[in-house]
Amino acid sequence: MKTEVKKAGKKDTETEILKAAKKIFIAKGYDGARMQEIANEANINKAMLHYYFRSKDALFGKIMEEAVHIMADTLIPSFTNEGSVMEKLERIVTNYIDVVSKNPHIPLFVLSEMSRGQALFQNQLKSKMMENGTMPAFFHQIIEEQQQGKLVAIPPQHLILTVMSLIAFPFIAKAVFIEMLDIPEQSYTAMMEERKAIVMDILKKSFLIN
Amino acid sequence: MKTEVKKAGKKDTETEILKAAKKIFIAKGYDGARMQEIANEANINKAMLHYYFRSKDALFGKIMEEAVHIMADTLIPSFTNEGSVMEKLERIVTNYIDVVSKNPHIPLFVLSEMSRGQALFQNQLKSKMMENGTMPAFFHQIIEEQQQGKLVAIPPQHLILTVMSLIAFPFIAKAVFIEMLDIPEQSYTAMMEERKAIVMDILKKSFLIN
DNA sequence: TGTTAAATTAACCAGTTGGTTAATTATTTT
DNA sequence: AAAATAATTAACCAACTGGTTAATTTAACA
Repeated sequence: MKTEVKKAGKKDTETEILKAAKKIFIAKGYDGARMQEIANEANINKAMLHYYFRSKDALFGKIMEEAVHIMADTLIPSFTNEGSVMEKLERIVTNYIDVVSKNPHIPLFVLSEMSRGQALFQNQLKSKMMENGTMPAFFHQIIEEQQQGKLVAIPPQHLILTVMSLIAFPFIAKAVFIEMLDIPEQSYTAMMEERKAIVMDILKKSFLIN
Repeated sequence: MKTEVKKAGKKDTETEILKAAKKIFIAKGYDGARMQEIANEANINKAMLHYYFRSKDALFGKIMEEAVHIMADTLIPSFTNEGSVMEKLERIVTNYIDVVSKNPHIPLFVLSEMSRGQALFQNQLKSKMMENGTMPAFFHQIIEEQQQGKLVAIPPQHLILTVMSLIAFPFIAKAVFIEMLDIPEQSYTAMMEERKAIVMDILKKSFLIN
């Protein structure tokens, strides 16, 4: 039973298209991206894009799906694995900064395209984070530790929002920030690495009791 | 000397166009916005857009300029007025959240359009923040207070980045966040108001010595 | 009031865009 | 090797886009 012996170029072309589409869509957004430009980037005929992925919408959907996938699959294990709230936060901060450092354009891409548009992808992300009751369980754990006097009594959604702010925003504002403060690209990367410790320091000082 | 006695509809039409353009550009971005849609929104003929503002680029430039203007003019006085670093931060946090609460789409709009593109607007923002040496002076004040043992010794750019993260991100991620956590629009507005105190609490616990 | 200038419009235009099609080439299958 | 199927392409197309133009309406002015 040969399940994956595709015809010659097939898998290769498909992968090449996705690679090109990812680059162009993330750089220019859905509206700014041109099917012809994606085809050029992938060194194929424009008709192939439709042959493999029916429409611009469908192709974009695939890219968005992947981006959400990368984010969700990085964060969810950090939430679900054992440990105290602060231990989980430490894993979230570390993993998120690591993954996003390799895909620095994803956060702004996901947020701007999601805010613009179709509830489709929003629901996708939502179900990813809610499935298995990941988030509700984490909320519950926060409240529990607050009642045990381990954590400062702050609404859980504010805590989550704070953590996300501290780790995501630096990547979202990167372009503007390095321009405004004349920071060279390279040293910004270093800043992101330093950021792990700084963020954890902030979180502990702000939310940990003792 | 009558400087501003324009012919009848003039000022009105111009204002109406800017209002419509602001709405459409912010909702759909430069690439997603259509001149025809802006004209419809303003209840005028499409040719009027070009009559008053030459081109889509020029019209967009005006909107972007205004957005940057709103942000800069809110923040700069907070930096330049007298007071300690923490007092200045308190004004920044309060003013920023107040202004952006009235224009909740501006941060994501500015960041995504700036990241996408022309260094034009980046330089605009940069010069706004750098003129009169606003930022350098604030950096200097931070370092001074750190040497006096009043503030934790953290690189000033990390401190700024942290403050901006805490106040800007909640608006940038609003759409995704309220969808993911099923928070009603209204209570998110309330959250932003609570946020002023929460952010100040975080900043003081994290950066203030004593 | 009649002349001049500004404001507004409908119709138009050339270039672009996502998408299709019919024909050609490459690859399996028998 | 021939038939069948899949991959690939060039040419094409209708809809749309930003922008223009020539004509008309409205307002200012002397």
